[in-house]
Amino acid sequence: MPTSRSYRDSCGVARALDVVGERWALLIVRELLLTPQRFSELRHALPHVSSNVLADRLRELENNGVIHRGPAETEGSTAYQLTEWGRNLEPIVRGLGEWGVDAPQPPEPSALSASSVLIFLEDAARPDPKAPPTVCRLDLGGRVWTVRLADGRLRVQAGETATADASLRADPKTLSTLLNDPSTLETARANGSIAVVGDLSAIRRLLHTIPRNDHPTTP
Amino acid sequence: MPTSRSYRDSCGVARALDVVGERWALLIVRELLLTPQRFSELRHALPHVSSNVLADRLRELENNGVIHRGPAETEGSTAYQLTEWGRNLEPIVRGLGEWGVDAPQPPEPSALSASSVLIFLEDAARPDPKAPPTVCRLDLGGRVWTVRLADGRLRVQAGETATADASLRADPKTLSTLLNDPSTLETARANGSIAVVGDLSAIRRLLHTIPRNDHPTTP
DNA sequence: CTGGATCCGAAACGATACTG
DNA sequence: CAGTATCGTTTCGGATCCAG
Repeated sequence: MPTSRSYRDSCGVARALDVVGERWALLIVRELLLTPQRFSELRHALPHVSSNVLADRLRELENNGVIHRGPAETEGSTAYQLTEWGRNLEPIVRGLGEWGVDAPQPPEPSALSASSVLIFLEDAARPDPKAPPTVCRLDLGGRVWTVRLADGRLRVQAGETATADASLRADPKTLSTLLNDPSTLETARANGSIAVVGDLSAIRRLLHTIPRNDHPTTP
Repeated sequence: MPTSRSYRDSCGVARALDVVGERWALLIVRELLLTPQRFSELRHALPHVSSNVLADRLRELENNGVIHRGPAETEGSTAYQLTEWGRNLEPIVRGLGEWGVDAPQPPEPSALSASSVLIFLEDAARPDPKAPPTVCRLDLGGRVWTVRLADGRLRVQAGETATADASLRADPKTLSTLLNDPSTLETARANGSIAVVGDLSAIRRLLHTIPRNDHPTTP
């Protein structure tokens, strides 16, 4: 049963939190920023949310016009996606993410979804504007993403692309480690925790878009 | 006793919500955006939070480095204020406020603090850049604020100012009504729900910085 | 008065098991 | 796959009480 409590405050901030202030709500929005996702994909991305709470949140967000159910790519099934109003949360969620990286690390074991790493990548990347345009195909935890590096901007899209300079298969945590310390690329490739196909230097350019700050960070 | 649960997610968004995601936390931050406030002022601004939860949140936010206790203006007492890190939440809270005004209105009775109206005013005002610079003194629910209108910007400061074109005393809800419908200014003045001293047209200019959109809104 | 602390019932959450 | 059902635990909300 969805939550019904309210802050009873006319202020816009309070009204926003009446809608997306309940536990897990903004993390669900984060997951849907890059692409629609199905119930089981959300469970996989947010392994610590229990299924009843996830169902409650999705119902609540749908009733409040933040998300809606639509047809999934694979026919016959449905996926949750942001409404136009829900999409307006994007700068807020990204802002929270940038603010939160300065918080103390959470205790292990700690989850990390593909969306989390990719959103961090988009926001933290500072590609050299003079570097050659690069397209990477990422196979991250069972889904395929396209990362485009051009004009001093890094952009992530869900799905395949026709032409990629290189392809990288990894899980989100490993990619996060690589972004923190690109020098581990060779070892990771050697021990099989990642797989690279194509132009290795393209992957290397991708990893080096994150400015180094000496002390490691996690998305 | 402060909350101890965590999302156990390394993502920046989740780490941010581990710190400011508990109930009432971001509304406390909202209250502290314009000026430090004391425990009793926060209780007055957030009448629906119970004192134990407020105390818990303040402790938690202090432990996490979002706020700290400092000497209040009136000596002998202390006030809560944002740390440098906490202040970085400002664009996020303002963004939430702008997003939230499109949400359905909460049920009455609904609170509205001075900070809420003033932050809404700052974010929603679109002053005519060619209008004459104007300084208004606002007496809003027991505290005095200075509103400066110049160069197409509206800025709010806590406290008195030496030279003001006009002075307005009102409570937050009344000011909100006036901002929604400036035509009620005369009636409000007549029935004593507000008091104006000085240049009435300055107040009128202030109220007209909010773009009309036909259907009423509340901060 | 200010700045909380204590107590208690109600609601939300977390974990696990189960079903169409 | 996409959720329900159940149940123990935590947090919240509301009222009251207390020390400085």
